[in-house]
Amino acid sequence: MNQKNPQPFLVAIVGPTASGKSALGVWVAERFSGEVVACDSTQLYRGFDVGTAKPRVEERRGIAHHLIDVLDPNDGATAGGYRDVALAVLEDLRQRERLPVLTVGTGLYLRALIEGLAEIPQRSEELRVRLRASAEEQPPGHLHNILRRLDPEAAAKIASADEQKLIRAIEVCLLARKPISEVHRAGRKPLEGWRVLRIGLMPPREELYERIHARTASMLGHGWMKEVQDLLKSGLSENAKPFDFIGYREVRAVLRNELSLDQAREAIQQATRRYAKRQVTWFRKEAGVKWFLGLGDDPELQAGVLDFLQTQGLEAGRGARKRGV
RNA sequence: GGACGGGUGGGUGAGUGGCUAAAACCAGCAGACUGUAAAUCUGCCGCUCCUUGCGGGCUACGAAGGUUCGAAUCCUUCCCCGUCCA
Repeated sequence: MNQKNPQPFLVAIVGPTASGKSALGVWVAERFSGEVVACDSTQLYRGFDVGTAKPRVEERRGIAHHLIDVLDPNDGATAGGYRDVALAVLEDLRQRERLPVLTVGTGLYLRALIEGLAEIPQRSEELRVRLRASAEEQPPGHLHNILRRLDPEAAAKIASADEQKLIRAIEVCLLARKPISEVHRAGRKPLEGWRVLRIGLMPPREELYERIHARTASMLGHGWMKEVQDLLKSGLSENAKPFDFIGYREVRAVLRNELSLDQAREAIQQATRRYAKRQVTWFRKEAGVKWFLGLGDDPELQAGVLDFLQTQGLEAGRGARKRGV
């Protein structure tokens, strides 16, 4: 990259679920010769459409969408795996001079992509099984004790009740044969070759919650139940990872008559609200985000986004093509 | 009209003389998180004051009185709600 050939832009839209990221993503892509790249751990899976709020064909308005429906429900998504496929997509868009517009629901995945991950061992199921088993036999705090021995620094940062994180930390220490804190200190490999513009959607809490409630009701009324029914009928294991996503458990309970539709709806709305709050917490500390305090489908907000992108140097109608001018 | 049961903090709901500003859960708020992340985990949560201390003051368990060193907890009356009997 030199002055005559500046780095292409990449737009990342972050925000809580139901804040209108998909709508804004398509809108931006339409104006800057872009393509949408989903950054969402759930939309990766094929077959789980309604409950994960994948943009429907008519909502995509002819804009290409990437990293949706790329995993089999029996596969397991990981931050590192996402990074790998996303890098390939970005390279493709660079070649074709299209503006990547990331719609980001999963903050960890965005960070993995932009800031990179440490050179770190992948998960080992065998090791995890063993650790989990020993944790059950031993008194509480056992895993924490193990980690404290392997890496006191990491142990100090993880609550002793947080089994999931403790297991990962221990796993890394054992496989890497050195403390995970040391592995982390060795650094990440950040994304290079792109000018990243971050746009954040932060609707007033009340408005967001209303959206969540309405969307949940609408999903339940528009095929979510049938989707789950069909997935189960297709022979997919009930243990497939995507069935753990918000709402799928409740929908299955309704199908088994263990829960009324009303109860399910309320439970799903509640879980979604909590999820949105966690996303907000994560995104709030994301650096370099230009925040917009509303919903992504609001024309006034969209005009503000357009204005912002243009002042950053993006040219309407040309997008990534700007380079090489 | 009579017989029971019940009225607790934003909600559900424990608590039946001091360890109770009151369990637990929900809601709410805030936060952590480098390979399960729609996951996992943590803190706060009546009001208020400051010298921020396992500190002080005030208010609080339907209402009003009373018993007691001390009451959400016991007594009296009243007001509500539910169920049953008339």
